[in-house]
Amino acid sequence: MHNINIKELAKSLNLSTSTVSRAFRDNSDINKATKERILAKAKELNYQPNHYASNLREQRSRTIAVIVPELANNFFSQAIHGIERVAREKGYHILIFATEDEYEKEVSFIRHLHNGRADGIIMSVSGEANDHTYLDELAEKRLPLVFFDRVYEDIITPRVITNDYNSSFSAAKHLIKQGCTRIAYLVINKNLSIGKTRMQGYLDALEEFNIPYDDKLVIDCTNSYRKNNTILKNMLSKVKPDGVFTSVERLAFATYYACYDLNISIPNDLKVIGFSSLEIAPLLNPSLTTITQPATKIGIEAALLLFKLLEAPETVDLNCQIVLDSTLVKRNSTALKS
Amino acid sequence: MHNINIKELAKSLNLSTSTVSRAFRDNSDINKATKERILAKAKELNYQPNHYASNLREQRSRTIAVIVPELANNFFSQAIHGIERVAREKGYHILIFATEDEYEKEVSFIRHLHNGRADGIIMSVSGEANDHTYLDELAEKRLPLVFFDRVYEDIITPRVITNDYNSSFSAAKHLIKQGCTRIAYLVINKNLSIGKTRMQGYLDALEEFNIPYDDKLVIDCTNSYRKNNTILKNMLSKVKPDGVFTSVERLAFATYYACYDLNISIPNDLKVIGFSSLEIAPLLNPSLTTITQPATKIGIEAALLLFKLLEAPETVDLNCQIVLDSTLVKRNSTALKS
DNA sequence: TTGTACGCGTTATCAC
DNA sequence: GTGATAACGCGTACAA
Repeated sequence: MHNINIKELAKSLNLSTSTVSRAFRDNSDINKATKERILAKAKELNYQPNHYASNLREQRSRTIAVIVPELANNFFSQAIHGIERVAREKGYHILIFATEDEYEKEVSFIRHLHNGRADGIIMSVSGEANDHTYLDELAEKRLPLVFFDRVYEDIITPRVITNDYNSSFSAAKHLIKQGCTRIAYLVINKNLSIGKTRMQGYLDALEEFNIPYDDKLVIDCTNSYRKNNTILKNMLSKVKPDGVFTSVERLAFATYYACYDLNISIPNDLKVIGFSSLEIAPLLNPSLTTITQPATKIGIEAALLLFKLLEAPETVDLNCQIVLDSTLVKRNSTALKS
Repeated sequence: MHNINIKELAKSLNLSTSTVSRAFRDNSDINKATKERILAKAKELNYQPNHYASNLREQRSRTIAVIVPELANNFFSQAIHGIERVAREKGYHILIFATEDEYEKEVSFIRHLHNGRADGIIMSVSGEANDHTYLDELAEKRLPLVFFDRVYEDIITPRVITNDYNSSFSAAKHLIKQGCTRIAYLVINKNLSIGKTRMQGYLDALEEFNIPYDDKLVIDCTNSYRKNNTILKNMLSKVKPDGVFTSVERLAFATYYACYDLNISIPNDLKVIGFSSLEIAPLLNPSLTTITQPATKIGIEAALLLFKLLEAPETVDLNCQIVLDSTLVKRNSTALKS
């Protein structure tokens, strides 16, 4: 593909390349008439300044990298949507990376981004990471980074999160109020900060209502549908909980499937509540009580924060965190009678 | 952010930049020992060749642009997932653009991409486009383009689609076999090729079973949840269909909501079938009978096709189309008795 | 207001 | 096998 470049455009106008270049920047002194003449011709010839040359020259890419654990997930696709909107308004592009919850990929993406490909990173961390020091390289090189939702506690950088502790306290409390006393807590990775925080809310709610904690009710699940199905069926038949609180959307679905298989009636035999960004939660059988995070808003806030970091780093406290509220929507999966 | 460049790396090794550069390409003559020495040092200093300089020099970006109507949509996020996987294996990045079904954005994205930002485009077209000639500019400039799922019939370029005609014929047939005689067909944009093809399957199925066509049963919906709700409630109460066939996932959901509001029982009063990539269709109330497109596979195939176009354009027939099969999964929303 | 000349970081070509 | 150098397309300091 041969695209017209600034030289050819200049030649066709009998101008120098610098004059043409100036027509595309706002700050430069240039005769209004010539500028218009240039822009007109540019449009005619469909000239677009080469991004790579500009980036090289200006030492920035006007691109932000978005790293998420997975794409086929309501929360992340909504968040990306929010990020994309802000980025587009700012004239930035977004580059998408999916770690598929693999730590190695996360590290490799981050390292790779040292090549100037992006001006900043918005990331929700993978579930399996243990050693986060590789991120400190970022700090040294000062490539702006904003976390959202899933964060590493030990890395100091701005973050946008929801009040997971409060939300899960409310969720557990709601189950208790609906009469549950044996509430299972389903988590995918206990060590991930988000798993820990959400679990603490659950624990504290139990304590507040004097419900004894039983560690057999805390179930560590996986990312595999098949394994989860086995784990859950096993748990449901042996531990016999009367409520299930899932820290991740996927586990609520898994619970439904397991209950279907075992002929356990929700909410009569078992009440279910879960973190979820599913827009059609009301259409489930039974409709699912959810703690819904403002996913799009989270994306928007994360992007705004990153741009602040890019445009005026001195105004941003690296310790800052934006905390948004999730919403507890009560539906039939936790109703008293179906 | 200051990243180390090839010059500094060369200097720290007492080598020339050309030698260092050679260490990173496979084809060049270079002493094995020096190569290793260079790579070791590069790793130590965390050197990454600057993408923009390489791109400028090599006149390609190793990036593909993905343009979709929307991101918060199961079909598209799964497809993007597939594209991302292939791209990553090839060492490419993907740039995401969401048109939000606005024709202007689509045009602007495409024009923008003339600046060398991407080596190729994978696109599912927006719903509102009328004039596609702007795409011919692409043809002239030979920026490789692959369509998937939603295509423009009048633009000649490779495409990956599903057999929409057959699928919707089967879907309509299934409804008929289940006893429906007044089947509504819900579409978002009748003029879009995908809307037309799917509708033809519906029409032909009606004809085959001698069911008269009633144009009051073909409902043009919108992208707005609120408007659709009004349109559908109105339709359901006035036209009183006994079956609904939705050409788009979202309209199946809208139908469910409308039925809930009007106390219409699915499937007793009304049977529903729809195109949908929802993984939890079995969990809906009632579980939704779907025509499910192999979304991830479509993405993978589209990406493979684009890479073929990039790597060996002469081997690709621009008229080629890959047709994948969708699956009709019968569930309770079309059952005889609930 | 416009033009000239240089450099951004890389790689390919040509010497040695 | 390695080094010097030009060029990719653009933006800006400086000169005119």
